[in-house]
Amino acid sequence: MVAVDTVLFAIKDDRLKTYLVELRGGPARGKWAFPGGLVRAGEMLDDAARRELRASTGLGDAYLEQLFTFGDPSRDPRAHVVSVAYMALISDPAAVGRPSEKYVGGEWFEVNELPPLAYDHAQMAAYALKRLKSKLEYTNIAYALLPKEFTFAEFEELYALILGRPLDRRNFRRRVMAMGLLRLLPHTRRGPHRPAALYSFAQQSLKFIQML
Amino acid sequence: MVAVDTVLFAIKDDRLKTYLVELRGGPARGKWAFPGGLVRAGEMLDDAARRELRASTGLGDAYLEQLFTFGDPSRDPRAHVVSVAYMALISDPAAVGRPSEKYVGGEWFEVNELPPLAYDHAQMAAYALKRLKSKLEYTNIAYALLPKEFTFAEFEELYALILGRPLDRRNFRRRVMAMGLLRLLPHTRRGPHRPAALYSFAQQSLKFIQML
DNA sequence: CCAAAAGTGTTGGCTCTACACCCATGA
DNA sequence: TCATGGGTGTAGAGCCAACACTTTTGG
Repeated sequence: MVAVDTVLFAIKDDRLKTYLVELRGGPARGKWAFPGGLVRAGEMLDDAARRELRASTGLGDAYLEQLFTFGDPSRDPRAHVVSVAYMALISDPAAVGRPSEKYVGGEWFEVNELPPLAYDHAQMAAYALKRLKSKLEYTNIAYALLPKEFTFAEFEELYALILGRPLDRRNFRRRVMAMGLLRLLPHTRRGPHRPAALYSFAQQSLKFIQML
Repeated sequence: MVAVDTVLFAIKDDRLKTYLVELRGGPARGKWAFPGGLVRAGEMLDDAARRELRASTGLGDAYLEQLFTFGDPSRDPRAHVVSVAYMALISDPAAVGRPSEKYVGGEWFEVNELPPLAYDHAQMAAYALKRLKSKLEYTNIAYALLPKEFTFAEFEELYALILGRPLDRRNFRRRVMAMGLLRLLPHTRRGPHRPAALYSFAQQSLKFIQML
């Protein structure tokens, strides 16, 4: 049997968070896990991941990427289930609704403060986070975590947050701008301070670029 | 059903080659494919890959790494088989013996001159090659493709060969030496020219290091 | 002594990092 | 006018790429 499990990331309350569901039944009942389920006969893996993500969160689309396949026969005591792990990214965590009846509920957790996870999902979490960090450094993947318009400060904070270290504002801006990664929008965001220029990504699809 | 397929690489005749087997039966009968087969009930994925590699080549051990999982239901017209692709690396292609009766035979092919491949194995080949190239740049993975002792020229040629571009000898040597990646051995290799110093890898396990 | 491959340093350009103050607005 | 975050330039250090000749051996 083949299953898919999806590690969903989003920025929420200035933290990198991931979405977990509480299992209603099975051997890991009551534990938290990444949303997932069995692949149907004749179904593409990516389609299965999207279907399960929709069932668990209501999300119609998200950036989706296959991570790794976990096949330890003891990972689920009931049967030998091979699980293909995916990573998903969204820009708006508020778009996530209540999960289907299959689960007790769903909740966002800070990636460094996860509760005990079912099966081998702790390994998946670690793998997904590693992948996200490294892809930030050599692709424009950040587009999937930011809204259509954002300030440069928001863009930079995303990097600082996920990489876990501060960046030099001037150096970072110079580099990013030289790459032509962002497009300056004609309007600004106002607030009780100097208005911030708004940007959007020049490319809304994955591009390999040396960011750092 | 879950299968594993392994893309085996080695340096042979100063070329990067991969090992293919000719299928004896099935819908792709007579075509070439990477060695593989179904995962058994209760078997770990890595173990299945090693078992199938042994059956196809006689190899007892090799560097082995999971690549990607291919799940298109139409990839095998007989049934919906999900295949976990692996990459394997060995230093001595002569150690590969005749494959089991399951296959007509096996042969080494230059990676840029592969025959038409069964199923979606052409995709696997492309993916494996990409992974190998990029891992050469940020790990010491070359240790798995070189014998215990080698000259610096052989080490450098490996890089030039796989990356498809020449390297500056002096700059490359300076960088590699500064990293402490190699250990100088006390003996040399003699020939109709100045004797070459022999080296071995300081670490015989995968390390992440910025090579280029 | 010739062929063949091994081994070795320097310099200029470029890139990267470190660093602190002024600006525009709303209240 | 004050508080808040937004936005900008330079200089020194370190790194990287480009480049060609001498060495050691076997035949």
